[in-house]
Amino acid sequence: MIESEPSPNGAAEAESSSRKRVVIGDVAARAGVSKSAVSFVFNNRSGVSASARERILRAADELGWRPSARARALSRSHAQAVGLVIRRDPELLSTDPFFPQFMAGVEIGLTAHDYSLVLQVVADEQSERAAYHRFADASRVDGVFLTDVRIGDTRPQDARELGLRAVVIAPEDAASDDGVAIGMNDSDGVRRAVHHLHSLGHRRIAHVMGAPMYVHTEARRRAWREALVDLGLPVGTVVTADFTGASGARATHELLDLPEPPTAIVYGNDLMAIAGVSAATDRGVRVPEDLSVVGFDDIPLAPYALPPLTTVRQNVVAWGTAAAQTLVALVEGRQPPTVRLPPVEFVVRGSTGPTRDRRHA
Amino acid sequence: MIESEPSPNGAAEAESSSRKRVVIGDVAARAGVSKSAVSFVFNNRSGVSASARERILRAADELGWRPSARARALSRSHAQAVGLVIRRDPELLSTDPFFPQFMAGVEIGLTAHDYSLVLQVVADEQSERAAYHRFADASRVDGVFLTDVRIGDTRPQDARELGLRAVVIAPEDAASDDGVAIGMNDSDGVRRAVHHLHSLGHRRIAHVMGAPMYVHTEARRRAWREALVDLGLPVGTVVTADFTGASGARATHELLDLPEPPTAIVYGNDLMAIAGVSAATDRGVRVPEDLSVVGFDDIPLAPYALPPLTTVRQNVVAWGTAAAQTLVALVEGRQPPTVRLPPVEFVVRGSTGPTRDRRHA
DNA sequence: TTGTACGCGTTATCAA
DNA sequence: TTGATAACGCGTACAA
Repeated sequence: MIESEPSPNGAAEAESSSRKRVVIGDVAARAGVSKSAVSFVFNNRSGVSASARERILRAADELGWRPSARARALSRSHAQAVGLVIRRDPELLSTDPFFPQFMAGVEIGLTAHDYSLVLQVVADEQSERAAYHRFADASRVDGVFLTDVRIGDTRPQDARELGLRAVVIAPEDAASDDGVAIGMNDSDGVRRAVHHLHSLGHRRIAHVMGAPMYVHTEARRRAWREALVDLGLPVGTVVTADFTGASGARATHELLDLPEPPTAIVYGNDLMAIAGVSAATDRGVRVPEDLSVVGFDDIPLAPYALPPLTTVRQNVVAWGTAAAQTLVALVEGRQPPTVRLPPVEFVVRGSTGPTRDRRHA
Repeated sequence: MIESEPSPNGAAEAESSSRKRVVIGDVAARAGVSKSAVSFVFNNRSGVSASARERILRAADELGWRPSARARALSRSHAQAVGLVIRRDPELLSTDPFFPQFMAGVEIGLTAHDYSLVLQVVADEQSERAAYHRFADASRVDGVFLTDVRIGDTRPQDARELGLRAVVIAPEDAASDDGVAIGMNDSDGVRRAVHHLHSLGHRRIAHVMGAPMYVHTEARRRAWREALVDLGLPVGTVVTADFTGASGARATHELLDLPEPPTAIVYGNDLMAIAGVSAATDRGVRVPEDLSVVGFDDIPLAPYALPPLTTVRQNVVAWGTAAAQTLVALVEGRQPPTVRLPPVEFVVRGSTGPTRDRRHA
């Protein structure tokens, strides 16, 4: 199990015997050219004849050589890697569909350019700052994605000072000019939710918001409020929660305890919405007969909730890809492509229905 | 928003003006010693006097210098990074609590040793192989975690051939000696689920298994079967599904269509279990009155399902940490520490109850 | 197209 | 033992 002979040059090839690492010189020699020629070919630069290029590619292929990311990173002063720091509660991390989807999308954008994604999961703000510093000081990455943007977040400036390129993933209307941003469009989804509830006859529509420090939490709250105002409905009650199931259940109880409880609730995410349904059911309030519920995210479980959850779906994978393309362009000093993100979808399922509120019937 | 002046040397320090990167030589000069002395101090090696060490540390601190991971990686032939390749359907990726928790745990183990985690999310087997090759050929990482181990999986050998150290995360009983393994203990959870159901009077206990290519799927099925045999119960029906909600619902319908339907079902994960509850409810079968349901994973939503889901919980974060410590030790040629993983927990909630099966009452 | 300096720590070799 | 010097790792980039 353990190397018997941890050779000083790294035990990595203890097994594969004499075959030492193939380097650019080997390829050059085999193709009968200089190292530079090989380098040129592998960087798609001109200055190599077609026949030489052909021989070089064949030689590299036969030897199974690919440029070492390590050597390349050093000579180019460029890590060919970008970083993502995730700061989350353990609970939220494992329900939130955002990160897995976002990372899957990022991968698509990065792999095309042969960049790597370096990940760091941290629990608190202090570790988060340390993580960005490690990234920058050790030059492990060339740029970072900034997600879960908080109100008054200084990370865009911090990143700039650390010499890291950054792409901010935040709601469109919250995007400042601190850096290049990929705009999420949360407002649209919430607006559609409110309109949907309005069309079902609801007039007392409450909102359970997530952790208030995030700009997207605020964006969703604002969209909810504006939609109500636009429709001429009274602005309902908003309860602050924190995106966890427990907080969603608690907030729901608070709302149902009101003298005039809402007939519909728009939640900041699906987890709180489903916990809300559970809380309502516990006290004999039926969904959707007595209370309509809308979530946000469309987690894979949403169709299987009881009742199936009406919710807002965003194409987070597409954001990830767009963010990655933008960041790579930024790192390479190119003009970032103009990204066109797919529109938000609103998915109507069984947790919303016509109001039975007699007072307004 | 966009840099006005994309300088050729990478715009990274456009803002920070003249302050160019501090290098080891600067620290050495300031401390009045040679580069090697600085290097020795930062690698905890002897050969530097206490006073010199003191000056060096102060100089480095004042200059804010940390060794460049890039240069270090090149000279040590060592990336100081490990890789994780995730191959998953998009749907499963965003419900599965495994990866987020595992990564959070890995981070704990890696940060302590200043290693980075390089992530790659891929969709199919071909991209997966390519990903491992990229890791190895470009020497981006020193080792990899192998998760979602499949039956007949060749990745342990592949990794060895590529010169990558590997830690396999798989059920204990499936761990071969292909490499160092961190043992999951799925069987125990399933066994406890079956015993729990038995104690409630159930005699016809079915199983909905996940995608059959994974060793953990098979481990759970085997544990289910063995527990039944041990208890002297008839081996119930097993239906093959694939861990998705849709497959869980379909499998449940199949089971309830049987001439002698089960009174309890053990599912391979929570998503299928919750979808199963939904399917049962749709056809008028009440949970837990008519049917008891047990999941696996204890996702954060489990307590808020209707009824709250009885399920199996594993401390995946702990596995991640153990796997990371093991992999780092392996990469550095040390003896991996003996890991002691916390035991499986079985969480009883509302989806299981006494059987009403009159035939056996 | 090619030779060669360079990027930045690490380590083997020498000297004190 | 403490410390300095130089070679090295492996591509890249610039001068020739």
